[in-house]
Amino acid sequence: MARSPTTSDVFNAVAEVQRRQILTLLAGSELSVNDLAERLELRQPAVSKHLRVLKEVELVQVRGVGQQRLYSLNAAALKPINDWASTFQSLWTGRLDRLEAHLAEMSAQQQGEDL
Amino acid sequence: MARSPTTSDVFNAVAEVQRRQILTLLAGSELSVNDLAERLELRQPAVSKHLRVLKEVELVQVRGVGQQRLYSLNAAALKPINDWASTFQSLWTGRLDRLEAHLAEMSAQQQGEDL
DNA sequence: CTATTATATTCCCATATCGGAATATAAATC
DNA sequence: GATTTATATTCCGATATGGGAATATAATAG
Repeated sequence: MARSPTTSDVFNAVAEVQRRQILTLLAGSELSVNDLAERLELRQPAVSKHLRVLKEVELVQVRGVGQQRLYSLNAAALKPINDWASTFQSLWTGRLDRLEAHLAEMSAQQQGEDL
Repeated sequence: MARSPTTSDVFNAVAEVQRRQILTLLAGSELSVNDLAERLELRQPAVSKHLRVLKEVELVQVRGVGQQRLYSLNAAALKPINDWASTFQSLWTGRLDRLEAHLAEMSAQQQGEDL
């Protein structure tokens, strides 16, 4: 099996730096492909391709305004990432919750064991 | 330029489903490669490779216990993802904060413009 | 030293990428 | 309709993947 397509889910879509950058830019305002290309210092086709990926996973939407196509962010599509990462939040903040036990065990084990 | 290596950053490392799964499993307790292979229904070498990636981006740590190597989660390495995703949080929750203005502009524009 | 067990590495292949160049399509303007 | 402007698509190449099979390495037990 090969690497999962970038369009397979939001995690894959967002793995690419430029695409994350695009989302950040779109958080400020809706922009056209050329707007984005200029700010990212990429050629227009490259940006079009990134936008295609982002659109397929519903991270962006387009609306046509005359000759232009204005892309805007659909931040809600990022929720799965936030949700997933939040799952682990207690593990790096002070609150250890259910992990407390596990960590306690580990350090106890380490002391009891050899080293 | 080709796709970024999975080891280039946490976002790329976490793009792969099996690797996310591994992190989830390790959140429960430290596990050996074979433990993981069994639960993921993957062959041991496949899991070893995933762990290598996760280790390179510091998402996991190993400690040798005799013949075994026990992998554990380093949740702190996920913080960048959480931080990044959180940036957009206001856009999908009720609180619009600084984006309020932007959205207001947009809808105003849409009404004022043609459609 | 020779199993045996646990893990890592190498080799392979099908697949997909990202970007640039060139080209096609779309929409507005003359 | 021809031209200009904005965008999308196609073709290409270098690169990397993820998994299996086979093999190498590590560590413990006999």
